[in-house]
Amino acid sequence: MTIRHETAPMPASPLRLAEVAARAGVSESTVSRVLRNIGPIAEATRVAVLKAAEELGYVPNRLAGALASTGSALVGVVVPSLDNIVFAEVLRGVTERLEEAGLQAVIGVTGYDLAREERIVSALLAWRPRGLVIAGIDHTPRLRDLLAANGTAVVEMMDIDGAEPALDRRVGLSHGAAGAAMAAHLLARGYRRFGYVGHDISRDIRARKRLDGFAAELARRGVALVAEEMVAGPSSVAAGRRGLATLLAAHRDLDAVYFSNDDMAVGGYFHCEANGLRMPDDLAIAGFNGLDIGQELPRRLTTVRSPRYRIGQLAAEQILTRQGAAEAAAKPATIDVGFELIAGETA
Amino acid sequence: MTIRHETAPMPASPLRLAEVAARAGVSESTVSRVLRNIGPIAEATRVAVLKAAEELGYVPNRLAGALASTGSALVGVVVPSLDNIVFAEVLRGVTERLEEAGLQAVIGVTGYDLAREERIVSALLAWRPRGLVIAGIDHTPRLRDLLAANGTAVVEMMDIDGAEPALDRRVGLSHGAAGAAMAAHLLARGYRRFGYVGHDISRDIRARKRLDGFAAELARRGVALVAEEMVAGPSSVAAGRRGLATLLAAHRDLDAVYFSNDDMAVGGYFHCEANGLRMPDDLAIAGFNGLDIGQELPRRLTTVRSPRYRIGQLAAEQILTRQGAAEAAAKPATIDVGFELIAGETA
DNA sequence: ATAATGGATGACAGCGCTTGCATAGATGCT
DNA sequence: AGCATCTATGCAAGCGCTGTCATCCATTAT
Repeated sequence: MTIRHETAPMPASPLRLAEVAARAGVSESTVSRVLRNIGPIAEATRVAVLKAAEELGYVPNRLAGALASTGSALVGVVVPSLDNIVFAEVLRGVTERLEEAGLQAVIGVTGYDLAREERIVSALLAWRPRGLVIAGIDHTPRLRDLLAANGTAVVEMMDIDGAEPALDRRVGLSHGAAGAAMAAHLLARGYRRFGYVGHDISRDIRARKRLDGFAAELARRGVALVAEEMVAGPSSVAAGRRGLATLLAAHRDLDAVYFSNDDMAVGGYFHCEANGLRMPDDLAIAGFNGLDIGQELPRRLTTVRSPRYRIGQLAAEQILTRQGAAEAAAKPATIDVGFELIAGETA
Repeated sequence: MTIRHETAPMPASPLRLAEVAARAGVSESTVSRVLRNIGPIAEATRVAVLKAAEELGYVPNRLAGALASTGSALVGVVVPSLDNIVFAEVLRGVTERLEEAGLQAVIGVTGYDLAREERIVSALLAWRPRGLVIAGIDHTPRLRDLLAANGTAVVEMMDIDGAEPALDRRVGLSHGAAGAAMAAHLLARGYRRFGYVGHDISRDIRARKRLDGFAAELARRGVALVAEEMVAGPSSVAAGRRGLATLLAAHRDLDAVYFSNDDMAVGGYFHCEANGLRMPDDLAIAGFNGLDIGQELPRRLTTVRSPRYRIGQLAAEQILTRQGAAEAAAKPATIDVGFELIAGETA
């Protein structure tokens, strides 16, 4: 039996513009203007209003504000996963840039499921967001229609390879080209018997694009991709380790293995280390993403760095700078941030 | 000069309840009820309304809905960082659980800055969220006041050690106890000359609590913490590696080193590996978090696993189940999810 | 038959803010 | 002094929903 009176729960914030206005002795509109810094305001009034708001601990109701002004300072961000540091970094780029502009991110995680993406985007749209940032460029037709009919600013990020036209704007890199670049690098180093270890590629479309680019480049140079090992489930160090073990059990003669990403490649690295395989002499290892962990291994991982944080920032920026549809049509729709091949010590 | 007519930008979603109502031949209230599944509705009406909404591609305006009904289906989530997989996992737990319940997360990243936390929470409150989930239990006095006066459901997560009373509910573990547990484990293994390598501990309060718990347990057993090396900046594999190198340069006689977390510890691991130090014989290494990467190293890292995903889920759940303030006062305010010491092969 | 019951729906007043328009002093200009 | 200009502020009409209350048929009970 605790007696609560001083700390009694207040009737959930009965604090409105009107209260502040009353206390400052001005009208609601004036308070509204002061708080949003618009229109000419006498200095004395401004001070009085700010003081009243401060003393009352007034927090404006943005729901009402957004409804009244159409435009919600909310930006929907849709990523496929948060198991992996990759999207967390993208998210960081997005939120930081948005915060500078006073906007906030509402997030949705699809689990690489396009049907779920559709539902999530729809739910996000219900907040009438200023814009939408979505990882990936592959969507269900229904989602495309929804977005097209809706007119919301949308930025597709991470990826720029695709036959489908951009929904609106894109910020990313060509995963096909990244795969091809790695193939070219490995070929230049003299490797000829290639293997691949990946995770569930039917869901991770960008990983597939890298593999396709990789294989295509090999083919172009008349070299075959000898073997592929796909591990079920999401990418992880453990999966990469197991995958390489399986792959090598069936194909002892490989001289280089490309992994779907760095997590997987680090797993491969550990497998080699644990089994006395020297890299790159006994086996070359390459990944994708350029994660820190790969670069801190005793032997730096050969990989391709994707500018994730920057992609997030740029994506947010696209939302911020997007004005009318007219201007949108004028600007280039796609920003290719490129990538950087890191020639490490494992390949 | 592009002529756009077919694809002309629509007047941003002029689609309201009224349009759907008109098309279905019923009133707005009926549409509202059908869409929210409340009240008795004739089956024929339901079908007609759903059909009209579907055909029109109607997406309800939740801003308006929330404003009218007070209760916004938005939950603010505040984390200190997204550099690290740890909070990404927490976030995943939160968003997944919220999504099941039809709620959405608006996120804020503080960068371990309490002043910024205050601003972010204030901005989040402006959306009149159903609840707030905040990592950490240390806040500015002003933030405490704001939240207390506001009556919003809030869950502090990750940490449960602290003199300050809980804002509302807590879900986490005792970092002090985790540090102490590791000290006990290492002492039991016979180590006696301890070192510590940490990152910017003035900001990462939980890392400090672990260190304090660790040092206290050593002291209780009459053992000293010989040396501490603090690396500036956030935790990272690189920082851990550098930190250990520095520490050992000054103190060659240590037999065990405790790291502020697993990222740092993995860096230490690589340092040992690169310098021919055998673990645990030449040097024992221990971390905190129980990250996958640590468990996939050739020698499994000795660490303490924190149930991050579960913390996120539970935190979301607290928001979902929280009813009135009365009931809130009745339930236990703190959930201790505990932790698990993983006796790996490095200590 | 007629009243009572309940299922199905519509009307309408807000929710808390923004914003165009009106108003009222205070200045400036001729 | 008289009128145009500003600057500073208030008024009031919504923004697109929700929720209460009233209404209107069908049924069923009497």
